[in-house]
Amino acid sequence: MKRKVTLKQIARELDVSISTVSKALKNNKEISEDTRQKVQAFAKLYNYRPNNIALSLKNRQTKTIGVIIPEIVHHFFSKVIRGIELVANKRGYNVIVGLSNESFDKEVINMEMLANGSIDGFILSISKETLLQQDYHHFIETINQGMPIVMFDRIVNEVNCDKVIVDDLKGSKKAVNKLISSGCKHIAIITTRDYVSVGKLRTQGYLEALNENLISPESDLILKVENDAISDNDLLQLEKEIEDLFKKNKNIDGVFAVNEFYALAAMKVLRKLKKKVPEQVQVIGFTDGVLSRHATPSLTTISQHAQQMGEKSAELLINNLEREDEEDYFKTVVIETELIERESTK
Amino acid sequence: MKRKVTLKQIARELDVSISTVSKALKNNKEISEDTRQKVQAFAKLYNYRPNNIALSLKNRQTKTIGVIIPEIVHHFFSKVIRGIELVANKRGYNVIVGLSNESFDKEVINMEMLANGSIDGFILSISKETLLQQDYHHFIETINQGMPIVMFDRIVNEVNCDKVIVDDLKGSKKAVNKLISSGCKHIAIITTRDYVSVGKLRTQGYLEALNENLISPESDLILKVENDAISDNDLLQLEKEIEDLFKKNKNIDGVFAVNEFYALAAMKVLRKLKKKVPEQVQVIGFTDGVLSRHATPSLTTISQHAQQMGEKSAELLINNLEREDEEDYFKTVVIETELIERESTK
DNA sequence: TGTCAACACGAAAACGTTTGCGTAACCTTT
DNA sequence: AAAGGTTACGCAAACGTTTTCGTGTTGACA
Repeated sequence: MKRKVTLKQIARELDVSISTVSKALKNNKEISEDTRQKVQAFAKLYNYRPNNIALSLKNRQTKTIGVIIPEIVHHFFSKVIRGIELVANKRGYNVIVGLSNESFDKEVINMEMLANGSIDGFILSISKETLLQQDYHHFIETINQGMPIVMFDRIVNEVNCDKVIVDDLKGSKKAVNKLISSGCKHIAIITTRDYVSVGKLRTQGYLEALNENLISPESDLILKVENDAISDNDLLQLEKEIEDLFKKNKNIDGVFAVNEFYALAAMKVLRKLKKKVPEQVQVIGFTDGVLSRHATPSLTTISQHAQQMGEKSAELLINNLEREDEEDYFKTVVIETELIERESTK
Repeated sequence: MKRKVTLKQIARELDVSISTVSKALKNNKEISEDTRQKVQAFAKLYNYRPNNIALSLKNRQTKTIGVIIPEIVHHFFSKVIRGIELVANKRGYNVIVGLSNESFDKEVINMEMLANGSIDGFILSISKETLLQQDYHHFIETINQGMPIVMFDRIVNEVNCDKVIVDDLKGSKKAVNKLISSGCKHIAIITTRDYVSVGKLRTQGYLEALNENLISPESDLILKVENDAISDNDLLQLEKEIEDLFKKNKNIDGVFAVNEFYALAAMKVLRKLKKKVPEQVQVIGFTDGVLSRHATPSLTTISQHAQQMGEKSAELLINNLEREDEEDYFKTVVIETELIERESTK
C-alpha cells in the first residue's frame, strides 16, 4: 500500500526544495526547463495529486456546497439534488448532503457541523418543524458569519438571502383553471395545513382561480390533512378522510391535490366508490413525481421542474461565492410551472 | 458581518499564546483555573468553533464519507443514502455525494476529486458503463492508496473490499416460489441484460426455482430488455415488448419482474389485454420503490431493505476506518429479502 | 577586474489546529 | 540558603500547499 505522495517527498527524492517542486509542477518559468521535466516526470510516475484539504486551508475555500433537505427519499428533493450536483460539478464544486428529517434540531446540528469550514455555502429547504417553531436564528447567524445561503421551495421571508421557488400560486390556478375549462363545477382541494408555505399558497391559488371564474368556494370542499402518507397507517387514515369528503359532497366532479400522494389516494377512493376518472371526476396533482406517470389512469399534474430548481439554486450560490464585489443584493427566482396533461383529466 | 473567530484572534485579545488558548479550551490542567475561565468565556462569547479543515489537515482524517451512486432520482438509491446518512451522522461523519449517471468517466472523475484528501473512505454502487467495460482499475488504485471502499448492490468480484448485497438469488426464488404456490404454471420473467449483476442473479434465481419445482423453463418466457423506462419513449418501447411477450405466449399466468417499472408496465399491458390481475395473471416485483404500494392493484414485491443496506455499508466502512490493526479481512454482508404480499398475487 | 542583470533556486510565512517539551517563577523542604 | 518540585505558560513542529522575497552563481559588458 503506497500512501499518497506529497510535494515534500518528491522534493526529498529529487534533492530540491518543496518550492521548486511546486513551481515546476505549475510550469513556473523561474524553474529551468531541465528541472521542470524531471519533476513533472516524477510526479506523473507517482501519480501526484495536490491534497484538497491543504488547498482548502490555504485558499480559505473548500469548493464544496452543503445541501440540507428535510428528506431524501422523495422524488422532488432527489431531483433537486441532481440539478444541484449537475451544475456544481460542472463548475468544480462538490456537494455534501445533510438530512434534517423535518427536525429543527437536526437541521441546526447539521448546519453547525458543516459551517465550520467544511463548505463554502448552503443550499437548503426548511424543515417542517422549523417552519412551525418559526425559529430562524441559525440561518441568520450563518449568513452573518459570511456564509451565503440559497433557500429553495420551502422558504421564509424573515431571512434575507437568495431564494428559488416555484410559482405555487400561479401553478395552482393553472390546475384549477384546467379543471374548470374541462367542465368541472364542484372542485375539491386536498391540501396540507397552512404552516407549510407551499400548502398555503396552493390553497390560495385554488381560491383565486375559483373567484376569477365566479365560482364561490365552499369550505366543505377544502380538505386540509396533516399527513405524509409515509406509513401504511397514514395512508389508510388519509383515504378515510378523503372518502368522507366524497361521501359528504356527492357532487364533486373535480379534485385538485397539492401532491401526488393525495392525488393517488383520491383516485383509489374514487375507484372504490365506483366513480370513473376522468369521466365522472377529474383529478389533477401538483408534483414532479414518478407516481403520476405510472398511475392508472396516469395523472395530470402541474410539474414543478425540480431539477431546474436545483440547477438555478446552485447557480445563484456559486455566482454569489465567486462574485468579486461584496454587495449583498438578493434575488428571488421563480420557476415556472407546467401543466402536464395525462389521462386523469378530460 | 463578523468572520469566524480563530485561536489566534482569541490569543491576541487575551494576550496569551495560541497554545494556551487551545489547552484552556480543552480544560487541560496545565492551564490555571483563572485563565481557563477567561478563555472559555471569551470563546463562548464569540462563538468559537474549531475549523474543520485545519483539524482534517492535522489529523489526516476528514470525518467524511464519499458516496458514489449511479443515480439519485431512484427510490432504491435514495433509501440507501438515507441509511448511510443515518449511521454516519450518529458516528460523527458527514456524507458527500457524487453521481456517476451510469457513466464510467464520471465515476472516475468523481472518485479522483474526492480521493485527494476530501474523504476518509468510499461507499459506492458501480455504474452500468463500468460493469460493461469491466474496467475496475480506479477502484483498485484507490484501495491501494489506503482508502477503504464498501460496495453495495452492484458489486464485482475482481475488487477486494467490503461488500453489501441483497440476496438476489434467494429473493428471486422466493418470488417465483410464491407464484408457483399460488397456482401459476407458466411464469414469465422480465429482466435486464446480463451485464448488470443483479439482473443476471435474479434470472438465475428464477431458473433455479422453476427447476426445483420440476417446471422446465421455456426460453420464450424470458424477456431481457435494455431499458431504464426513463423517458416516455422508453416506456412505450418497453410496453410494446411486453405486449409481444403476452401475445406470443397466451398461457402466461404469472409474471416476475426484476424491478417495479417492468412490473407496472406489465400490469398496464395486461389491463389493455383485458387480463385480470391477479385472477388471470399474477404479478410480482423486486424492489423497495414507492410505486408498488400506490399501484392499482398494489404490487406484491420482494423488498430489498435498501435503508438497511445503507446502514450496514456505513457501519462496515466506519468500523474499518476506526479499526486499530491494519489487517485486511473483507466481509460480504448479505441483506435478506422479504416477500411483501399485496393485491397483485392471490 | 568590477558592476549589473539574468537565471535558478531555497527559505519562510501563511492558512488553523494540537501537543510535546522547555523554562521562568514561585514554593517547599532540609 | 541551596536544592528540588510544582505551577503556568510559551515555543515550535507538524499536517500540505502556495507564493513572496532573498540570494548565490553565472555571464556579459565596460
